[in-house]
Amino acid sequence: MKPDINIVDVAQAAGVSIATVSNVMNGKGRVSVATRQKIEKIIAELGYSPNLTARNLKTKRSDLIGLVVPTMQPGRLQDNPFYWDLLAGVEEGARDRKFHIILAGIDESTETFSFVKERRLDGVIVVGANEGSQAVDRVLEMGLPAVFIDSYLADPKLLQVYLEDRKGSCRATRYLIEQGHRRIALLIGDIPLERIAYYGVLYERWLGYRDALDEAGIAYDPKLMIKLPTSLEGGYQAADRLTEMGDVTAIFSFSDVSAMGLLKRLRELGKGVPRDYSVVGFDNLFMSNYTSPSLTTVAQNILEKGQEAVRMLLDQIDGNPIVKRQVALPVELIVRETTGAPPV
Amino acid sequence: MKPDINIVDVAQAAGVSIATVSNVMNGKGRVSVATRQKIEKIIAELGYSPNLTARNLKTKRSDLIGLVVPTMQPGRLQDNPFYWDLLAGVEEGARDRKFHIILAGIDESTETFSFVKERRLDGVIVVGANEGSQAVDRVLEMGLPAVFIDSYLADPKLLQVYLEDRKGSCRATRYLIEQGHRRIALLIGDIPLERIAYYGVLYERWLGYRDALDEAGIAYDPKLMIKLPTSLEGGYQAADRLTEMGDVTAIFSFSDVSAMGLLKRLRELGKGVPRDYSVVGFDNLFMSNYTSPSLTTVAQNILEKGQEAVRMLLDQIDGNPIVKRQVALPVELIVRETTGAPPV
DNA sequence: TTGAAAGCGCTACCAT
DNA sequence: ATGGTAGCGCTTTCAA
Repeated sequence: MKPDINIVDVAQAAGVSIATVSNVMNGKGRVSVATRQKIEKIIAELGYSPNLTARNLKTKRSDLIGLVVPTMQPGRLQDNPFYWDLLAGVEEGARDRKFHIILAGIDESTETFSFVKERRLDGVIVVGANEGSQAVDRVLEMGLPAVFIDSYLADPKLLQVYLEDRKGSCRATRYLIEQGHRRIALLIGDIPLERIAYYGVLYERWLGYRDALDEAGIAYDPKLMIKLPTSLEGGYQAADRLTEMGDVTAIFSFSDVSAMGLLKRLRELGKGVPRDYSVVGFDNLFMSNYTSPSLTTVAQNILEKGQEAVRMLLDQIDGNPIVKRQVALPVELIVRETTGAPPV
Repeated sequence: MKPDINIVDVAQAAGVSIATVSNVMNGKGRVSVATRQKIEKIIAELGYSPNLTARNLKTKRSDLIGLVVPTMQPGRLQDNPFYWDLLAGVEEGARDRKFHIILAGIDESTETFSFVKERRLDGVIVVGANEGSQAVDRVLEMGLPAVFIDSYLADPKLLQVYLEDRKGSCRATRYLIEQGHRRIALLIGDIPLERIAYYGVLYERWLGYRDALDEAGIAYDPKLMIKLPTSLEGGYQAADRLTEMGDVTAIFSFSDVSAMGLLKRLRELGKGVPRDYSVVGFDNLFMSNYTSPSLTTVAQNILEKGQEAVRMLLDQIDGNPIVKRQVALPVELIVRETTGAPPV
């Protein structure tokens, strides 16, 4: 590590005071063109770069934002190619504005978020916190700029980014109905149905499903709800449940990975898709066009979700006026090969 | 944001000097049990947490490590469910030792790595840098603790983590040969074959393939090398090339995602797997067991790769003696359904 | 066992 | 247009 060169070195080399060097770096104060150029030259020659630690101590900002993802356990996230894009979106947005991302995989239950205070983070982006979770409370009580992704928190003051989940779900269900399906199963996740309202994203999608049913005058049947995780394995197991259901001809799964599990098991069971069952997923992962048959799904732009969140956060940090506190990003039904008319 | 409470506040509340508070926090100096307990009580009551920015300015450490991933372009990484696990491994390892991760998606060509100096990172983990790349040079010239993942750099002093790529590749190829295959295509990536030695991972795997051929006394045929990206789309296109090759009965693809693209297109072309072609991938992604047919592949533990890298880095930062500078993690051939005997 | 005080490198205010 | 200097909150000698 070469001997650190600091602002004093630059000032001496340029024959000016450190205040002037500081002014040049920050574009503050009036500095003559001549001195500015001289200093800039010296900075380049010396390969000087300012010590952000010192600067931050003084300015009380860190130009750092925390990306908080619930329990970064292998098991949980492994099933989410999803998060990577989100991360890329956030990172990219932050980089454009000279911010950096600190990654914090947290353990919901034990985490105190002390690092947020200790590192003087300028703000945080929290992914998938549910109403009443520790994470939300903690963040709020620090009164720190924050944006919540996919969280559906009731408090209207909170900045949030989510999808048109309900609309997307309704559209997917409606499409199945239009194809002639009447008995449509739903893979809703490993939760008790009576508490679904506590699981924002799942709840919205469940509501969308019901919207479509209502439109078509089809009765909602709780027996069609499959309470298994929206994971590969969950989807795999769901296929067995599905085939035991008798009159069901279609299934809407709340994630593409679970839909892939479904496809796998249905094939093993000798069931044709869409001949015997139509299948719809949600996410439009990069590989959803490469399954066989390719997956009909509700597409979201995950990268954009990350970008939008960071944009909102940085605006808040910079004290820009906040136009919209809640942003619902658009979704789109992508019809591919896993859907068709029900068997006669 | 509640008014920041600092070490002075604690000292006053406890009726001691800030030096003593500091000692208590850091377990340094001898402090009487009585004062220690009193101070700890006050700290808890006040909800004080030290300002790491100030601490770092003084100690010249940041307890921050940079995770450097080449060009975080959507296009590139979208195809890598891979990276997420790596990240999880690194984050987890860092967290255990009170370090945090700063994520830096960089643009190989333009990046100056100034943030490394500016933020006084204690070290960096670089993923997938090739010999002679900007990234490597830059990192080295700062003389900063660093670990390179999947980089195959010649300099024996560098800390590196990679796989038993050659061995894994050899084993996979050997398995295909044992099944009776003689003409085995290789999907090696979008690179000129004569420069393959510059692409560490690809080179090693290519060598492994040749090892197996040599063992079996089969001549190496450059015409069997398919120079398409190891991505979904690359695999998809490779299937067309494959079917034009005539006497080829198997293909070994250097990533699972590309193998998935292959499976997709082969099915479209009416080719059976493994009836007409045997297919082997590399990575053992979480979904590789859920393709149809399920994918035979060379498994690596990506999470462990991240953990190992961070362990090596932190040891170096802490000045622990370095036992091994290069670590090759084990791989394992997982035989599933995409491989079998060649058609007669 | 405890405290006083000197910085770490920078920004920003106030002088000049 | 430029410079002197007081901190930001902490760690770490050195003295008491």
